[in-house]
Amino acid sequence: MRPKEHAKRKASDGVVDFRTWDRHNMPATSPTSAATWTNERIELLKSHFHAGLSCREIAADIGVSRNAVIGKLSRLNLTRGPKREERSVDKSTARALRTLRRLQYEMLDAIYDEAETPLAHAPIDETNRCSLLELSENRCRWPISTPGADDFCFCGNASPDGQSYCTGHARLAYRPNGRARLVRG
DNA sequence: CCCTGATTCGC
DNA sequence: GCGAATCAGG
Repeated sequence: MRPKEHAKRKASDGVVDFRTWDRHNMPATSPTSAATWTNERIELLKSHFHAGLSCREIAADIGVSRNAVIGKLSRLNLTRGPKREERSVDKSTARALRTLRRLQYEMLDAIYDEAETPLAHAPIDETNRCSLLELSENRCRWPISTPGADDFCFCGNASPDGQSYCTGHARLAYRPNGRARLVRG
């Protein structure tokens, strides 16, 4: 992905390519207060990045342009290079993994939106984790980590009445989408 | 055409 | 350091 090394022109040079100007560079927020990278925004950026959100999604949530996100990630030496567990799988599987991670993240994010002390309301015991083969009717099937990862396992806590999840994870699982959807522009 | 992330370089 | 312009590619 190496851009050619010639013909770099800026709008200030009087040369603007109106063919591509630019649906990807939606203006950020109010131009009033110089929207710079505060610590909070950087933390949001990192969080969303590690959650597998796309740069556009991150940008929409933070309120900056997509290029701003990409530029900042680049400066932070954060990249979306092939992850170890995704390197050798086919594309559709890799895509499914990304989707799963994003969904898990959105569930947690929804919890954070509603509860000030999320973990206190949904105590999750980590001591009963088990493998796929160890699952049973009364064991929580909430996936831990990423499928295919070395440490992938299931919650394994007691789940009442043979339900799929323990009480804590049921709260995560059966929550309607509480996150504002992105608006395409 | 839509989109994605990556890079360059004027500011 | 920031990010618009532009790239390569799905």
